[in-house]
Amino acid sequence: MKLATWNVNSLKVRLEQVQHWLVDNSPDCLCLQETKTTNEDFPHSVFTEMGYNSLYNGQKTYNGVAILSKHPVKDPVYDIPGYDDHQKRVVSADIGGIRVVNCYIPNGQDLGTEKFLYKMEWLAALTKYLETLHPKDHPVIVTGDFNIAPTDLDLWDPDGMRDQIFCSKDERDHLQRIFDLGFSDCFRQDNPEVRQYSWWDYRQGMFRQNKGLRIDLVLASAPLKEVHRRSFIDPAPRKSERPSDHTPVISEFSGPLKSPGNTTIP
DNA sequence: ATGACTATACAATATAGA
Repeated sequence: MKLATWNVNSLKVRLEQVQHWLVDNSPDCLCLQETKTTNEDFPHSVFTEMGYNSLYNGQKTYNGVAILSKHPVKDPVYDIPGYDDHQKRVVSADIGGIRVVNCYIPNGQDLGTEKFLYKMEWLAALTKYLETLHPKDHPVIVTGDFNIAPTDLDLWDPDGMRDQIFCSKDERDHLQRIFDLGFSDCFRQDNPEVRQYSWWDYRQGMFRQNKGLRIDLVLASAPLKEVHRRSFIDPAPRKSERPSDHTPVISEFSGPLKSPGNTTIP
């Protein structure tokens, strides 16, 4: 199971890039964020023709998430159950025996703002929902654009950004609560020391200078730890013409799962 | 420098992103 996450910052603008990336990389599952597309306008037939099922939860102008999968998509869930949110930020489903939760976590703007409070409330609701999935003994992947850099190794300028948005204590405390449920950060588990980013600001030639943040994550629950093979970031799409400001993050899993049902990951 | 880019909605600017 090769799973990837990519904030495309408008699926309409990036559709051809997504198609090329699927052909070149052949992931089993691609989780998209910021599709900025209504369900009515979602280009599902483009993906069907490429052999991908799609599941989408979108809206006009902002937000929007989708899961593309070569394998059957079972038991879809839209949004965070029990949490009243008009912004379309979550879609999840069972894929090959793994519950995949695709998230676009709120940006938060700046500490102390209304948007930051929304981010905090939203993360609390997500964590509460993830707990109901029993990640300590069920295979669960929670992935997407977290808008949180887990540690200072994930920031190009830790001193300049100290205690600011994307790396504040409050945000990292929320991430820690998710880790406490039994999730781990796949990229960091596989690459303990490396400084690599998944997002670079469009302005000031930040990508050229490699001044970025690692805020796009794949978190795998405890039963997936032993079948996690490798994780990496593909900077290629960020180099293309008219790129998204984010680039894909990929995690690979294989082998038999001890629970539930002793299934083997496709 | 409340800037710099980019996308969207909408028609000259405004909101949002990270």
